[in-house]
Amino acid sequence: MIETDMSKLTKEFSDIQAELLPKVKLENTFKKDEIKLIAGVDLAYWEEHGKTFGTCCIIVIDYHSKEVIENVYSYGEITVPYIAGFLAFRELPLIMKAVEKLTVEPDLYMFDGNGYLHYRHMGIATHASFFLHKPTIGVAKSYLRIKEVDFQMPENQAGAYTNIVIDSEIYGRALRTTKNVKPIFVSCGNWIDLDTSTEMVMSCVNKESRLPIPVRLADLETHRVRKQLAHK
DNA sequence: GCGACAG
DNA sequence: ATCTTGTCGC
Repeated sequence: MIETDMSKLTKEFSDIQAELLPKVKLENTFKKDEIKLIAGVDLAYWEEHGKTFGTCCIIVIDYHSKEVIENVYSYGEITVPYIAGFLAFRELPLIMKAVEKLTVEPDLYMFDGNGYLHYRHMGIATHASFFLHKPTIGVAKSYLRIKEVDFQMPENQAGAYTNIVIDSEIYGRALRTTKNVKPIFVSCGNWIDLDTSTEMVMSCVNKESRLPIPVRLADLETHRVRKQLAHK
């Protein structure tokens, strides 16, 4: 029974992903020098009374000064299970709830998770773009293996990368943002190309973390908010 | 049945 | 994602 529920769900979800796919454009729909605000999105979870709750934090920084411009969050019960390949369906509700609280309009969103680097090219960064109506980039900390294709380890030098090619198509890139640290996995979300995505990610990295600042700060913030909300 | 499996 | 201390290294 739980078995059939799950296959119904994945069928329904993959149909939605297939509908969105033709609308993806891996080209810049903006001018790079017009980028001012970059948002980072992340979530944290906890259990309470046998239910799963989550909080979504969005940090907006100024691309040039790296100063934090805005910091908002949302929280609530999480009802959709985690299924690899369908992360957006689980996290999008709280993400949009947090987006509604923004008073500024980010020019670009970075996500903790993949975009085009996905079984059906519909990772959370790509999926979310259709609700945000803004360019998005996927930034994952671990590799999602597709069609048994492994990634090639980039050189141990900041900025080094290798493309992840599957069936002659570039899905994304393993990017070494910092020397002596594991690479991260960058892919286009939507309305941006891979070179620009890589450039944006590299411009947001500092010595403190291998992740771009907006995503890193959002991650830290979710932990702080969880402490404030959980067990109450 | 077994292994894989973003967050 | 989350449960968790110390510990090796720059």
